[in-house]
Amino acid sequence: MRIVVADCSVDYAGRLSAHLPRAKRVLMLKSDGSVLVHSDGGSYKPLNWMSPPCALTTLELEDEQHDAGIVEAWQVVHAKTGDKLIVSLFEIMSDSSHELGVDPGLIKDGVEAHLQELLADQIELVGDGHQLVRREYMTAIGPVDILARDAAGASVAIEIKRRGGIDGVEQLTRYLELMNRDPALAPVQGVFAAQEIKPQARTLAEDRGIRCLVLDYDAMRGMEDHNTLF
Amino acid sequence: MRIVVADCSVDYAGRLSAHLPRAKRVLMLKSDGSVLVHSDGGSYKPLNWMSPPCALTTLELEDEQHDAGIVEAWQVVHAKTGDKLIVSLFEIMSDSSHELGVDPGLIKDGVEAHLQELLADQIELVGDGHQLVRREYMTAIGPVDILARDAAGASVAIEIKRRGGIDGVEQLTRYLELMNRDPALAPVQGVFAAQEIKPQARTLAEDRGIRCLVLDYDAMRGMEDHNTLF
DNA sequence: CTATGCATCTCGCAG
DNA sequence: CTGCGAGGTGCATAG
Repeated sequence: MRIVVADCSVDYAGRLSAHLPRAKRVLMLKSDGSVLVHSDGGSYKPLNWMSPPCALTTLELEDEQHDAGIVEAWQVVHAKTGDKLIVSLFEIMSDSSHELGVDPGLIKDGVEAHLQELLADQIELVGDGHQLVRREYMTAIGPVDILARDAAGASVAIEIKRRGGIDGVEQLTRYLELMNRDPALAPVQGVFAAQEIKPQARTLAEDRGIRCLVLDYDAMRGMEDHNTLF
Repeated sequence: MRIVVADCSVDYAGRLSAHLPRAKRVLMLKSDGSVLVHSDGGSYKPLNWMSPPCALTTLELEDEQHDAGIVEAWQVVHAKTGDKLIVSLFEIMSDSSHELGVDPGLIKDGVEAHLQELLADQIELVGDGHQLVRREYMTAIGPVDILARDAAGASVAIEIKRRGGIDGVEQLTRYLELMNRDPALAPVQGVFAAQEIKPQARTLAEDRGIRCLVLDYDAMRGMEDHNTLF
């Protein structure tokens, strides 16, 4: 990763043509060849950029560029589309490089995890008198999202998905088969809970005696906010 | 603009929860309080970020944070939504600030303008023997994209859109009404040119005697490149 | 001001 | 690999 702070102008020619007049900006040059041109404001979107895969080359300066005060010029060309980004540098305020290594990447305690958390807190949404046994109930083939008990004390295994598809039903089915062999749990009722359940998945689930539950994420979140105020 | 290169971990809580494990990253702190967390790869989207309007505060370190090796911690809170970004810094490799000033901003020669330019250069695409009169032909209610003459010398008004919808047809219709009252121009034939014309728009246009022309942007651009080689 | 549509969108998943 | 939909989308324009 190389970071250059410089007085520069930028031209882009690709899907559209764009030009950035001369000004001080931050240029971020990533090791995959990509370039971001950032100003001191706006959101995360750069003023101009080139996405990978692309290659950066330093251009030979022509006399007139030299006369115009340009001290360095880069050409960044996209490997597939041929889109071109040309950065003309008039003055370099700072130029530094850092070895960052490969990033472990973002862990999204995404919506599914959050849904699980919310439903655990609002387990009565599954049915009156239901009580939480535990989240991530471990079985031999993996964790069931939520294990609960209904008003009569019978086991309820809940699989949570953001978008409920066939494969989610299959997954829950495997858990149910296994859990129903455990005398301490059986009989186990299955509940397939999701923000959105696809018709095919609903059909398959109901055919297997699994109950479908559509979750209203915003309402659940609102409820939570009301309870805890974050 | 402050740029920090540091070994850090990042947590976000807002519409979703997200966590970035400890690693070396580039932190861009803009003067409006916004923060971008970039790794050495990917596209222009940061791994994590906070958009303005927001405010950054340095947190008092608790003992256990200190014991964990954290040397500094920032909290960035969005002014409206309350979304929170927490950056825990374990080691700071580099920390520099630069005064950039206000950016003059991006000048886009957008696709519609480019299409207009290309079609003006390749006016024969409208029909054999057509000749350009002028681009941005001014009328009392605004400029017509292109005014041309057909092989017989009759006026042709061309409205150009990237995606042709109903409103584009309405716009051209207004121009045509006005221009057809001008004896020096009348009769004026209308041409609705776009990369893609929606069925409803096509129906409306043809019902009003306006000719539809689908433009192949890439082919026109290719033609241009072939002529000028950029 | 909010609502709507586009984007050099980016990103991830299903088919 | 390609097409489709969602996004902490961002962004400009119309109403």
